[in-house]
Amino acid sequence: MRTRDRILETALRLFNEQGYGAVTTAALAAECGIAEGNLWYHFKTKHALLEALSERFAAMLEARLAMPASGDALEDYVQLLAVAMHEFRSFRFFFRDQPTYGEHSELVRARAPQWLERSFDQLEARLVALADSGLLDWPRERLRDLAINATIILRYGLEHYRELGVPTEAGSGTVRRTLERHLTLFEHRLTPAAAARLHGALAEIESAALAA
Amino acid sequence: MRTRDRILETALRLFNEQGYGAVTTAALAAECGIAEGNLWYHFKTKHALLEALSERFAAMLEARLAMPASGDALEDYVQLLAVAMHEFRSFRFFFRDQPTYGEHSELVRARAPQWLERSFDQLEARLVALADSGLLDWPRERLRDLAINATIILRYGLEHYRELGVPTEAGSGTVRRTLERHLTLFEHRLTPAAAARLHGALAEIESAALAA
DNA sequence: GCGATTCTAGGGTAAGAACCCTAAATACCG
DNA sequence: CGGTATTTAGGGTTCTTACCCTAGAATCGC
Repeated sequence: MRTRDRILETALRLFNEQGYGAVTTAALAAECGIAEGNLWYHFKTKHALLEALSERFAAMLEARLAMPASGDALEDYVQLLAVAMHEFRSFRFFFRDQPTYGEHSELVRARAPQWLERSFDQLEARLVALADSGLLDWPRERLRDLAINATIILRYGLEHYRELGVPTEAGSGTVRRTLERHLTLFEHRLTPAAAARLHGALAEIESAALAA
Repeated sequence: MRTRDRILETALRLFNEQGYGAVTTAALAAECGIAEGNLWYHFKTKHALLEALSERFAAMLEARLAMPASGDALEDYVQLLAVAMHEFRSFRFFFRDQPTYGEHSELVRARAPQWLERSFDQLEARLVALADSGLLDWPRERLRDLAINATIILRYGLEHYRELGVPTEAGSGTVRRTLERHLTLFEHRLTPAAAARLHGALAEIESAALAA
């Protein structure tokens, strides 16, 4: 792996764990196992790290929002869960720390609202597909609310479990717990086969998140 | 108002708005309209501010958890909403900024998990009362999940709306929005009169939060 | 009115943090 | 192999921040 990428991966991890402001450039360099001068070779300022991470985040998010539906409602839902959870987890400091940066990442700040609305749209469309396939019994006019509530739970699940004192590091099962938590919103309205499939998918999603 | 209290109220507001780490003691003093030396007269360190706020938070939270139910299921629910939302809003930086303090507020950290579990218990009991009164049609075995999901939405609603780019300062209607958001979880299973009462209570709750 | 408490103004310190600089060593790639 | 790119080590600067210190003024409360 190129050093520049290693720096970004490590910065992302530390920012998520400790918050942007609490991660010193000296600590980041040490965590990467490089001299601090090397960090400055690759990035002009600490903020440049943030900007680079913003671009990665934006690319990932846009890719997720552009994901086509295959037509298999259940598998499409599972795939969306996998991708969205990976993203929410991977870049959670962006939203949590927003008041902290001083100078905000303008890229993220400007687009967060529309990204979120499009996330609702996307999840709603997947839920509509489930309902239209007869896998989910839910009135059409309430699917939007379900999509929004599910998004909130998925988005904030990790924070929720941190608050609950449950370990949240990779491999701790928190992604799976978050997914299960969101399923409680509607699993009783799924067909038994669909519910079983979704539950079965949770371990796969967590494993995939670990491997990524 | 005594200066010490003014300092704490102002610190709380700024910490909520900007994050603990981003609020300098110089800015805090200026916002209070006092000389910085006066701040140090009242508080030995910045962290002492955090500890003092922790104690207030804990007292408020314990009082909320100890709230007796009057027996009127609907009014008890409304009252709990009012108190809990006020608390979630008033002390939101405590949870959001937890990775940022460096030295955590041990008081909050040690107790957050049990506070949260007891919050679930409390909300569940209120929902049970609604169901037992025939105001809410919801299977008993799923009321716990409803309580947890509602708590997450109430807890993180303000962050959610901030992410959505909706103004969140006092008076902006975000408390009301958050309350409405949580109602979408179960309002369709309330009796029409109960639903109307809860919706009607939202403006009251927001007004009360503003007056506080 | 007086002693105690609170507040001010203005100067200061130490530590930490982001980032700079430079020369030399090391690694990479065609 | 040689030129280029990357990395190191070690020294440094500037700015910011939390907090200190002091003497005197202002306020408070009995």
